[in-house]
Amino acid sequence: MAVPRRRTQSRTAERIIDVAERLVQTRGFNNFSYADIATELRITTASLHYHFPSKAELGSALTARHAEQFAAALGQIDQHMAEPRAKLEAFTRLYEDVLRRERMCMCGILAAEYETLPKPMRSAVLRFFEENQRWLEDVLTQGRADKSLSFTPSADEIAQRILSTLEGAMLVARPDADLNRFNATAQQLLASVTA
Amino acid sequence: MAVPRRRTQSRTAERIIDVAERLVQTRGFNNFSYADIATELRITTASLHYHFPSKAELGSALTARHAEQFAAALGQIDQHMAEPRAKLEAFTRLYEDVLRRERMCMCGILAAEYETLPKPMRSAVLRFFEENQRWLEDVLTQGRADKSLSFTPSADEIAQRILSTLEGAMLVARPDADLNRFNATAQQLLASVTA
DNA sequence: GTCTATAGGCAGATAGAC
DNA sequence: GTCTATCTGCCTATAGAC
Repeated sequence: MAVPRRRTQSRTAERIIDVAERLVQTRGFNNFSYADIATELRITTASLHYHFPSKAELGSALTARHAEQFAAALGQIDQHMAEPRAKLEAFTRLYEDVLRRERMCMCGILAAEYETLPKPMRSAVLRFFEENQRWLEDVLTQGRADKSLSFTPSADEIAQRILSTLEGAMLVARPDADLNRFNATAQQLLASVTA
Repeated sequence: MAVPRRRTQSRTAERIIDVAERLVQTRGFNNFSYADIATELRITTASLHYHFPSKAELGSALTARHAEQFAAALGQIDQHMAEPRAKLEAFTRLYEDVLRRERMCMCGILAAEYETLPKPMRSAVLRFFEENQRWLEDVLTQGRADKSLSFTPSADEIAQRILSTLEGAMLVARPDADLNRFNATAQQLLASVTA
């Protein structure tokens, strides 16, 4: 079934965000220009400014849409999977898919340039990590309760480690887009909490 | 005893690299300018160009010195510690110390902006990861041999995971310079390979 | 919504005096 | 080695016509 597209943004605005998103995830927020996007979409930078008056506003739109989509992806996992172990596997696959497209996690790359970001984008980065953390904690707690998962430190600490490992594995593996190395690490992660 | 300073670079050049290093580790290579360094050292950008004709060359000098110092730090560990477990602990402390100074691992942040870097800096980033990997592999292999460490996947895969986790933990923890969270993750790492 | 034209700033970099 | 002065290019952003 066709998913009705959200109409908050115009179609052009969406395409701008699409391109900006790819550029952020490959080069970082400060390392692409309105000209880069304009060229690719065959419009002018003046038109870009009509849709997003400033680059900071484009950045905010970017992180806002990303947060929405990521929350939806987590929702899909919760909806279609019952077992904690399967949920964790699906979670790592979300990250793997980013690397497969030769990108870095958007908030991971934004975390690297955190100091240089406009305030609203900083908040968005922190919220992303917190949301990951919360979701992982829930899954881990559920798995510990039904005895499908087993771990010694707190769910909170394990969640922090899982998130860190996935972010770091992407960061290190992306230069040569080494999916195998990434997956080997992700597998260890799952094994480390499986009962 | 006083360590005789390497005389490859002039004292001014060293100070330039000191400032540049801090700026790279906090803002990223593309997010500071010659003007930033010049202001801080109370010299002009023209003087900077005398020492480092281009920013790419400054970047290369930066990564070269960093590689030297990091290799020396690993050498110190090898020299002063015998037990693999103690070596791993000292290794994680190297990373912790970077975060304590509210910085990100230099090559971690450079990995984030990898696509935008001049070729020599790219190579330096890859070499840094490889050297970390090699050193960790040696320690792990040694620990497996003397039965002080225990792990199921290959030493190679464990080394990759350790490196990834530390890089990711720094990336995620730096926005609020949360040393405790970083250390909690590092402890899990050590526990996961301790016999 | 998209365009042309342009402002204003900052970037990396160079020439040449001292 | 450090300076003043300057160049060139790119960047974000705006005015105003269509």
